[in-house]
Amino acid sequence: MSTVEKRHSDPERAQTRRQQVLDAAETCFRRSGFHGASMAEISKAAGMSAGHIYNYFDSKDAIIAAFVEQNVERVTAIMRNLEQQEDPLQAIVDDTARSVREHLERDTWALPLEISAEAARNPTIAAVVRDADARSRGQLRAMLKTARERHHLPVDDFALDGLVELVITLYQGLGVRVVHHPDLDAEALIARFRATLKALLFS
Amino acid sequence: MSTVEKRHSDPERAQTRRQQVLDAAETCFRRSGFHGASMAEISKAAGMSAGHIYNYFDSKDAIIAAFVEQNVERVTAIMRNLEQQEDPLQAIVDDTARSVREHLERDTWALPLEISAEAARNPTIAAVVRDADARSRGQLRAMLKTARERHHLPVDDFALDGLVELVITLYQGLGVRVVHHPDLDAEALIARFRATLKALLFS
Amino acid sequence: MSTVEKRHSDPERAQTRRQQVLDAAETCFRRSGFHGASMAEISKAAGMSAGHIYNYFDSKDAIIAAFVEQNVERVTAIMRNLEQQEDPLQAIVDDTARSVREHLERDTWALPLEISAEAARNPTIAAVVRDADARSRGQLRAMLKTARERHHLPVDDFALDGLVELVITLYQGLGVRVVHHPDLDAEALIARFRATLKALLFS
Amino acid sequence: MSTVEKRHSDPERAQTRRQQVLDAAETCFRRSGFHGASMAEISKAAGMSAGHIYNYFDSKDAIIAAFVEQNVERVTAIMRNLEQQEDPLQAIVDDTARSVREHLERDTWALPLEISAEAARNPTIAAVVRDADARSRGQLRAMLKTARERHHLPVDDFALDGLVELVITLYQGLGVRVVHHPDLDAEALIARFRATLKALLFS
DNA sequence: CATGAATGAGCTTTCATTCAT
DNA sequence: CATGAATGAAAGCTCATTCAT
Repeated sequence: MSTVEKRHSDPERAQTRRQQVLDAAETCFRRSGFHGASMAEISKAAGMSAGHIYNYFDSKDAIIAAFVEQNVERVTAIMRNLEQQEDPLQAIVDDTARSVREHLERDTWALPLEISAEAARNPTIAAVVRDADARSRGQLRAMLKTARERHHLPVDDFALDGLVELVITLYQGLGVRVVHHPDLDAEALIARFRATLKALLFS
Repeated sequence: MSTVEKRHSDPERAQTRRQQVLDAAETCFRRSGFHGASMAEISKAAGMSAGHIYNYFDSKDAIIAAFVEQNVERVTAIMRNLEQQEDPLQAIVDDTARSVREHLERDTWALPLEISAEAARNPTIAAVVRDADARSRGQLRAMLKTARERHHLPVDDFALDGLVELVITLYQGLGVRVVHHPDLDAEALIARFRATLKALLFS
Repeated sequence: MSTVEKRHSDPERAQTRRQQVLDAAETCFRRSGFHGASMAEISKAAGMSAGHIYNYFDSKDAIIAAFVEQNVERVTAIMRNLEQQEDPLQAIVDDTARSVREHLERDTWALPLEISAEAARNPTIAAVVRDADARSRGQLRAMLKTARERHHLPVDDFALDGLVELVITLYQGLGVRVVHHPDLDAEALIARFRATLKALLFS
Repeated sequence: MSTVEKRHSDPERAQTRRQQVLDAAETCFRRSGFHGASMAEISKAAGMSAGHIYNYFDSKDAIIAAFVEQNVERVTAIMRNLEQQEDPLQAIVDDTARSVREHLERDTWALPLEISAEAARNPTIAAVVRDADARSRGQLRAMLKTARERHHLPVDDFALDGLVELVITLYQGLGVRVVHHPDLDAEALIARFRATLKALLFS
């Protein structure tokens, strides 16, 4: 899934410039969506000319793809961080409040929704998104397996798969939920969310 | 929800034509997204000239809004059907397999995602979506309250709110899930989904 | 310059319908200009369907032409009325106040301006307008000649031509004037206008 | 009057391009009128793409406004030139022949008519036109006042106002006159025009 | 006679992309 | 490396006109 980068005489500087564009794109995509954001808008936010952006990206679609790629990396980072915890499952439960609240911030999840919607239609984006998802759920699955073995709980592939899917479903549902009901009672949801996670992960 | 319709000499025929446009729009929106679909594309799919569509809708945005409105009505219909069941909670649990499978069909949920993404940015769409959500969760909440009272279980507003949100979150998460992992093991997920629902609804 | 009329089984009714359209057109043309007024707008104002208008007029241009023709007739009527006065020249001078004030009413002259502008560009309209102008200035010239002979003033073709042109120029200038300076002091203008007319006509 | 210009890296070149568009617009407006001229037509005449014109003007209306603004400036220039004459009133009378002949050239006054007609309906254009008119008649009034004082003639505000309006009416009437009677005897009109001006200005 | 549904051409405007400088 | 002038295609939308009913 690695984006082919153009050759530049100073690759380091080029990398900075690319990042500049992607950061600008984030602002614009959030404000106007992938298709509503114009190259002119992005170039102004990036502090460089529209023409110049084409020295770093082949097309607007390439920017979207790179942007998505960068965003799915964030999930990967979260998972990696989780893996390094002493007891990852406990960490998940302990972190519920903060984590749910973060998912419920509107600014956090407008873009992931945009990404999912785009992935539902655009095969390139779908590939990026699915690849990242595969890695994440692999990590979660491994964590679950290890933990259950340590806790002397039964480990069964079928049950494990369902568990992984359900946990991710819960988190991904939050992004939709907050759009449909931005004023929901976060505390009430968190309480129930934590209880459900606990039941799922430790039984 | 307040869609003003233009006056037509033959309202029945006009209604058919409007529906024709909305059906065509569905095809195009699914293929290209709200903003990727052009009026020309829609008009071709609807079998009428682009200009003529404007005799039934004020603008492309009005088509999107009407389309969204029609789609949220589907959820309302599901809820209404549920309310008429002898034991709605039991019906939910009993129906898990079919219901989850339906949510996992790709064609079912590409558009809801598009709708949610649009609602995250477009206030008109957000209003439609939130209104529908309010009605749906009101119905679910009432059903839960009634059922718990009947089962002599404790009824607590805070807990009820969290429960409602969590259940809806689960279902809404499925739409995202299937985009990120279209090949997931439906059986495994269903099993876990049903168990979770049972625990949530009956305790 | 006679407009060819379509054959109708009931010519009288047809004439009424045509007039209905022209009256509606006046309203719309005044509001939106010849090119800004749409057939839909006109048809609504005329109380008949857009399609039906085409039974009475070949095209929108034909409506404009007929409308212009009808409007130039108004000037002809004024001249005819003037001719029947005992002393037409004196009548002109006596009528200055009323006449100038009428020309200064904005609603009176928005359309003549539109007509003149159109005539500057559209040969069909130009022909209508020029024909009417020829008739009007012929009448004015004849009146002047007769009156001067009666008053035993010298009659000289060259001087007469200049006089006719200048008098008409004065009146036509008013239509432009009021657009450029709608708040002008009408009384001051009228006083000077009358004095000038008197000097021109009686010396 | 307040035309905001977009920022360009080479303002000189931009100014040239703007003028190119305005010159092209003149051709097209004359041929087809403000509303009959299409952006495609203008862009072809200007030798640049329609899209590019929008780098210099916000909209077609902005082109019309800029065009009008530029045209009213011509009158201002004439007045300024007149003010610098030793005896402006005498200069007006001496210049009658040339001046009237210029007003009678068809190409000179097709567009002013279009402008007046537009001003009768479009508030933006009306404002531009009225502002220019206010300046012009202010200058004429001042010239008249000064000259009369110098000639020891009575100066009376009411009479002055009427005089200013009448003189301008005469000149503005010429633009309409030539459309309605393009073959008029210019010499005859000029003779009478000059005599009338003389009587008005020097008594 | 009368309607208004329907068309298709053409409108203004936007925008991703290219390229001379 | 960097610009932004310039293009051309396509967008949403309007409207004069036609025609089946």
